[in-house]
Amino acid sequence: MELSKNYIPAATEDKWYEHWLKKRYFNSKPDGRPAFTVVIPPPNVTGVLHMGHTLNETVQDILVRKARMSGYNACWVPGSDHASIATEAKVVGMLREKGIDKNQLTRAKFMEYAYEWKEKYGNIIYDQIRKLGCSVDWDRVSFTMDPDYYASVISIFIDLYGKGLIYRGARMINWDPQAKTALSDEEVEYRDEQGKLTYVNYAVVDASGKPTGKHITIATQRPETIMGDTAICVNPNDPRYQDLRGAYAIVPLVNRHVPIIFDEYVDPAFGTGALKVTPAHDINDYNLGLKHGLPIIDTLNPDGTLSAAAEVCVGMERFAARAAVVKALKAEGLVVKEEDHLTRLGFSQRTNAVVEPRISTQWFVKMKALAEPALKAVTEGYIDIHPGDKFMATYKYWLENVEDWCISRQLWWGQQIPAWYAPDGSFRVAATREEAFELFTAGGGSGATAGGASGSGTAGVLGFTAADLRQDEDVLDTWFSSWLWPIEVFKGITQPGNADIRYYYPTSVLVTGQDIIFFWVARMIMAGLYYFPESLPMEKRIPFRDVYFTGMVRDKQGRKMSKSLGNSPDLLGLIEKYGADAVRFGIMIASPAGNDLLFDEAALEQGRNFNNKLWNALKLVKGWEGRLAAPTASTEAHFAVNWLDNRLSEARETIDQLFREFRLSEALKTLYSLIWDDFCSWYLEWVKPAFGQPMDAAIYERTVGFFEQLMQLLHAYMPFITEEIYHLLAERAEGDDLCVRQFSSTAQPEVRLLSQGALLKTAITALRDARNKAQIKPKELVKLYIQPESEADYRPILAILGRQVNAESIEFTAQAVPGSLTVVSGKDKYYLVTEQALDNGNQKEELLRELGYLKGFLESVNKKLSNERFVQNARPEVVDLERKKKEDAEIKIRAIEESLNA
RNA sequence: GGGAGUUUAGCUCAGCUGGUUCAGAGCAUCUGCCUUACAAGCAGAGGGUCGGCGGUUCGAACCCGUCAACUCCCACCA
Repeated sequence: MELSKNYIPAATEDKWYEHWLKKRYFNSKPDGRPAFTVVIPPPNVTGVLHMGHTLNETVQDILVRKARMSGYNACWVPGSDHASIATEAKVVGMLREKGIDKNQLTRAKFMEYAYEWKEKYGNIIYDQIRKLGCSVDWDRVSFTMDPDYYASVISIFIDLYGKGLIYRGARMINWDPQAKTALSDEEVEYRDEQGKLTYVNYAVVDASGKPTGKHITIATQRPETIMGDTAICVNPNDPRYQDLRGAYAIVPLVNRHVPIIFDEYVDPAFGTGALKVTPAHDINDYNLGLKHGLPIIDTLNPDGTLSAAAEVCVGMERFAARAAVVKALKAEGLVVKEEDHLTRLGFSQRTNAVVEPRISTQWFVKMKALAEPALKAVTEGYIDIHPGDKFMATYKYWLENVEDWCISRQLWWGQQIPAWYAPDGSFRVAATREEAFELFTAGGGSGATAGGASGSGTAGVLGFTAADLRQDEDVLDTWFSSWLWPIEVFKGITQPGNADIRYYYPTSVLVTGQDIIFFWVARMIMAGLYYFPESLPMEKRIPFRDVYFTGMVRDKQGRKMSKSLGNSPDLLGLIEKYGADAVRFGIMIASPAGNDLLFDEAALEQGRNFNNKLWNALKLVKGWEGRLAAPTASTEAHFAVNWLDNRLSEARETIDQLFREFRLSEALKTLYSLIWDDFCSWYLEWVKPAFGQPMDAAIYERTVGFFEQLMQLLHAYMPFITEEIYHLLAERAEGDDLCVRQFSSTAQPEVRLLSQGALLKTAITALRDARNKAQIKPKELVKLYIQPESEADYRPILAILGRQVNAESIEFTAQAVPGSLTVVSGKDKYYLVTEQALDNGNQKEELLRELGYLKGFLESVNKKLSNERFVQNARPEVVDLERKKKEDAEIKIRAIEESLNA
């Protein structure tokens, strides 16, 4: 079979993925093997995979494939997240483009559009996951809005409510005026923005309302909220304002008289030391208002325009109103000055709108009781975080200081809150209208609030029927569904105790970005520990044993990947250009756990080159297949075989250790060098028959075996090319695929062979270097004389050495060879004799330089050894080592001096 | 304002409990090679006061202190 000049990924990738699917290698059912379970962090249903996902999915696939080849029943569950705000925003935008206003639609009609959208775009990510080669179980695709999943979310809500862990209440929350919904604290991102501080004069009046002729100046960043002011606050210790006790200020534009209050909260050094208090629109002011019993005047509508309560600029958008208010204030001569001011503003993570603090009635989860066990699970080591030291502190701090979680969202796309309101405003929490009505008629049920219906018996007594019940309009926060992910993808909530949940839970490792440690990771731990009873051991309740945090993917200048910068590459484009294996290689080779990854296409190029290297090694080996000869007992080849055999054992141990520590990038580097250097550059050259010579059949067999082993090791990282080469190396029986081939156990490497191999490599390198420097032509043959420390170590490697340095003869010698080129390497000396006269000038200089270095080194060793305190205090083996160093250095110095004198 | 992390070659990073000739790897660079597996390659080479200063120690990239720079997280200063 003719192999192409270079490896062509497109020709193999789809073929093998189809094959693996057909063989159902990725499908998992509970059996007698230990489970290795991974649930994918579900990407947003409307999105495309960006480089961050690519990194995460690749890491997961590597872990899953490695486990699958190591005796585990590997199960990787794919899926996607309905991502309520983000998706709803996109659907609303799509409708707007079609000229449809969401507010004109019924809820049911809107949901139809949303599902349509989900069907249309939801599969894009799945295609990308396939293209990347991810070995997910496609029979287990889950979606956070699947009917069962929906039901599980509702049932957890009802359960938490029943236990008093969910409550409804009016509080100051973060409001996204664009999406017109509440946000949790975690969904707000703070950024520094250049703003303006406007200094405004408020006239001061006395308690009876008479003008005092005085005024007080406040500094504000939000002049448009002035109409909501209900007090002015100063620090009680501020000498400037002592005369204002009991006085009132007049709010400009609306002429409201508000008290001047005193509170130490105010920093006298900031601005003028006087603060306008607007309890409806600032969290601090809200708290001040609570403390001082101030009225709350909400001057904003949910969409961010000014409400009727503002009296001026009513209906105007908040930022336009800001300008208008300043203008009006200036017209009245009340603006003292304006200055630039750097401030931190909160932005909605989903819509990027500036968040408004707003008082409203929302649903909350009490977090304290949930947080405690979740903290314990990590601090007591039931869950390991990698890299641990870095994230432990963050995790701990958040859980120790966690606030209640606002879970209601004023959206339609999501699980609708199962609370049912009677006409009088009282409510019951239940999965269905009928159940809710029953709770009403039963009179108690899951607890009610204000004016709860107290009737017992029939609808007639209640004065309303089930049909009169109105379900809460709001839906639940997306994370309130995804925190159940590791449980409900196995139907652990809707079919408790089923075979899957018992077998696959807890999952083995969670691979995700560090940015969602609070949103998701911590909450999944809470959910697992809440849902599974305390009677079970902790090990059975946690959602995963290990958490592996990947870093953020940035561009090579270190900037975040973003649409606006246009620096976020298209995954499918990259796969097309370099092949999926190269993409996987490129993204893994430079991504240490937890550190940010600077994405550079050069790394993918390196991956492509690596593919090509493998391909060419295959071509070389396949080239021997046609010219095999009966095995002969050639020591040179046997040494190479034995050496690589042991080298492989050694490397496998290293790689396994790195895997255990989740150091996947380093494991890949080890493999890369094992294949490129040890296998290709050294081993294949050592066993390669001379031009036109046949290949020893026994050695060929071993070589193919090594190649297979290497492909097996690499398969988790680069599944496609390794499977392809595995099948091209030899005819395989049906079902003999690398994808499911099990690793054999490793043998203990033989140290002597490894050190002889190392000796051979250094000798070859030293001699080639010498040839290079003496400008001996590559093809020119030389005579080689070796003056070794140990002849025995050289015997098995002589033939290979001779061939690799192009020597026509090799002899041992006890003394310098006159007229030769001298090479000193370690404690051994080599003499090269050529036909042509040699230019020894450079050589001599180099030896002198080496000699100088060695003498300096010897001196430092001697100094150490003559230091009594060193000899007394250092461990004996360290002292012995120094003595050995001294001896070695002396031998080498003698060797060089001899050859210089020769 | 609080906390965490980082700083080693031009770039990206290893360097585990202080002690092998310990200052490393890959990429990039330079030199020589189209040697019938591979120029997407082969054979070599150069390159670093381990952020600064001080300390502990017989001995420090590694431990301690301090300063500096960068990054991230958290926090209600208008």
